[in-house]
Amino acid sequence: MTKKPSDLPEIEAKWRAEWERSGVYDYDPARPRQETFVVDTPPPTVSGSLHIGHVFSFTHTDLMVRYRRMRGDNIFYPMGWDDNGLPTERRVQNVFNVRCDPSLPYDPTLNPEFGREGETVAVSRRNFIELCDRVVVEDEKSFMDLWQRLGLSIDWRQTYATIDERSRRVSQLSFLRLIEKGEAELREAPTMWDVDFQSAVAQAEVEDREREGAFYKLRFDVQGGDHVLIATTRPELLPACIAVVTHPKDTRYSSLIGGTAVTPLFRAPVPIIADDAADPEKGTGILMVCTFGDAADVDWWRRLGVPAREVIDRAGRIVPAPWGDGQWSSIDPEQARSYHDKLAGLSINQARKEIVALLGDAGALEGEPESVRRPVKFFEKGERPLEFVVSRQWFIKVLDKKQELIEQGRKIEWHPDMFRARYENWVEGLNQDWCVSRQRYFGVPIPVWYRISEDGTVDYDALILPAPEDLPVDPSAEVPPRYTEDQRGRAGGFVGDPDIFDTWATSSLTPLIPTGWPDDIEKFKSLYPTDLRPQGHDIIRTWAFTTITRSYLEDGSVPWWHIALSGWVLDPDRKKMSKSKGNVILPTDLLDEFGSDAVRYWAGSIRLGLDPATDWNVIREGKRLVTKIRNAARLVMGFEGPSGDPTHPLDQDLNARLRRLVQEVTDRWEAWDHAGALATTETWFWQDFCDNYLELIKTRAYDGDPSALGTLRSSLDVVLRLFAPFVPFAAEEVWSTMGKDISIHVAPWPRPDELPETTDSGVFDVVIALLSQIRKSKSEAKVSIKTPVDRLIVKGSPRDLTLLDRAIDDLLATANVVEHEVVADDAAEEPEAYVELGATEIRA
RNA sequence: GGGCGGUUGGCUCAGCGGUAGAGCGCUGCCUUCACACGGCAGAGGUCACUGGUUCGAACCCAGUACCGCCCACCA
Repeated sequence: MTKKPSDLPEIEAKWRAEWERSGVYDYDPARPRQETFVVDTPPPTVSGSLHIGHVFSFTHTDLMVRYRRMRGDNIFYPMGWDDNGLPTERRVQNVFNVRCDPSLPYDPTLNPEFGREGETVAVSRRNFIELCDRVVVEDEKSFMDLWQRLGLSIDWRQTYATIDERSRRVSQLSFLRLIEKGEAELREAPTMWDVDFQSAVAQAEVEDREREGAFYKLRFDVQGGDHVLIATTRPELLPACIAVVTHPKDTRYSSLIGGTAVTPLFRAPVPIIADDAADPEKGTGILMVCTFGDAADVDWWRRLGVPAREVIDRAGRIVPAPWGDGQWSSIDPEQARSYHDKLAGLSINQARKEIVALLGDAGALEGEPESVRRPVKFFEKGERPLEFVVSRQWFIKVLDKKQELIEQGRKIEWHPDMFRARYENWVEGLNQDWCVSRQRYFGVPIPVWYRISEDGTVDYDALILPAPEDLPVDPSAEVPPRYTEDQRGRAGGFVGDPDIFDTWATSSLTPLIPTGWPDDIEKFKSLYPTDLRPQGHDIIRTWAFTTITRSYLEDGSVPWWHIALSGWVLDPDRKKMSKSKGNVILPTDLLDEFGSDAVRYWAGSIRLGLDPATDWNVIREGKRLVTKIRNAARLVMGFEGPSGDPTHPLDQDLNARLRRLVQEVTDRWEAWDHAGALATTETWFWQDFCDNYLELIKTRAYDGDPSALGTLRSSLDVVLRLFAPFVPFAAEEVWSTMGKDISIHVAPWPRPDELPETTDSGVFDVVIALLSQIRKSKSEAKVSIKTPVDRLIVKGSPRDLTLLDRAIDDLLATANVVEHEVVADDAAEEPEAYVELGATEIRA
């Protein structure tokens, strides 16, 4: 057996191929549910970059899976790819330099090259989706390579993609059932909207970012009175102002309540209303309600029951407004129109500057703007602040079942448990139903058509739904039952919903997709609810939440019994890694440099839920451990002679310590503490086994003592299995030299009672205490450890000396003692060694 | 503003009721016959702070201060 680091790639490749060939990771559908361990594997976003965080969290999953497999479980460990959604669209746009224009016709000859230069080309939706399919194949391959190099014990026969036919079918079918139950609804309402992507976004995809802004104090006239100053950071929304709100107990403004204010420039009369939600501390304590600046505006607008004055379009520009007409009432429509004309067509930022100038000129701006930093809502993948735009979107109702969803969460074991609180926190804080429709192209289409009335208007209440057996469907390309294509878009005909689902609307069904729902109910029943959802804690509010929700809505079930949360990997300086900072560590580089086992060791040394800093030292430590295991095994396997039961006290003690270790490590695993399992095993192996035991019994081992040989071999056998989940390549490599006919990864997990029943007599401790003192003497004398001890005098209690007597030969041989004497001392607490080295006498 | 974590030797972390541990780093020694990707030994900590419970607290309780994460309508 060789152990040069340069051999690692070959060794890894050899075992990968062998595992694949022999099918050690295959799921066996014939075995019953109670023997099966089902993983709801996270489907990585394939168009995202390979990240060290992936390696980290997927290793955590694999550790538990390998432990369970060795415990005898039938493992269902599938792999999914999340390929629909924005990341893929973005990548296609960049890679092929194209953009999607749904109005264009399909071009079957279009075949752009990777990395195409030149002008951006507009392509049809169908062409665009074809390109998405192309990049996704490439991306999946690089992930698969990474997983295989890492040694993940996935059953590669169980794979799916969130855009594949089965996923589309499951996603659409589940959604249709929600419509049937009244849990999914089409609503026309103000929704958070990204003006760049031009799509609705869900609450879970929104994040706050601190932005510079300024308070402007606007002077509103009060009818039959003076005027009032209203502070706002968004003066460009002034034309959309529909009311003014103050706190009912704010004495500064109480006399105004019930009255009417008039907006500057546009001269729109708006009611002055009172509401507890108004904060007297903020701004001037009185604010304007606009359609729509934020979620509070939406509430007030609903309560007022007046038509909205929408001034921002879907691309984030100011729209023209018919002042003096309908809801655009103004005391001076002419003036309103002339001001508004100056804003129409401008972007939000331009409009803000312009209106500030206009207000200033009109003398309606009080004082200097006061700069403030405040949180602004952004789409997590977006670059401009979100707006509220009225649009028609599909929602899944969640607000009416917060309590039930919290209850569902309590049926699940969270590892570590503290993340349950984060989940509950999120559910309690929900303030919108889940918007699942997106105005994008690459994703699962919403499987709905709408009837077009005889007058040519779309009747959104008249849904036309596909038959379940026809799923998946693309309503833009396919015709609903009993209609023909020439009725598309015609009066009396139909129109397909042009939108797709939010990526989480499909990802939330990952427990259902690979388990056969609903087509293979036998398979489904044997795999669902699943056992384990592994994921990062950063996506509790999205993936964990939406999955719990969908399972609950589908049949009241929980999707899994356990959820294991892995942390977020930081760079060596505890900073978040990001491409822009240039501190991203590529997992493939890591594997090249240190090997899979060492990288897995690093991941395995970190407990669930912790955000680790990348620590090169720990990875190196893993590499050293691998070397140590190989070398120790080489020594043990090199001894010749038959194995026997442990009859020697040292062997018995070592064996007893190993039995204890097995129990403790197993307990750690059962407590979801892989890091504890690793640390405990490593300490025993390195200290008890290598540094102490192996050195003490070498002489007997070379002499072929069956007690020593038996103990060495069974210890190696057991400890290798304890290490196997962490360092599967090295463990298998060594195991294969031991004449085993099965892979270590399907070998039984060690049990204390598979080892001879011995107890720790204390001989080991006494001998090690003395050996340590002798070593110290030699170290202080600055001589080699093999320097002979001319004379050794041991003082100790009669009890310790009795223990020592049973193993003194091993001690004398190991320490290279020429002559010794044992002196009983009733007062001695610890045994003491007096060492003579040549002419020098040293008391240890 | 609400919630959840953390604060232990230079660094990364373990310990979670009996008066401090590991790895790395540092210092000295050992070319040792499995392993120098090794071994032996050493220096280094009032376990954030303040009270309390206890015979006894890094560990339990209360509070404080920092740090981090999550959430919150952000005029």
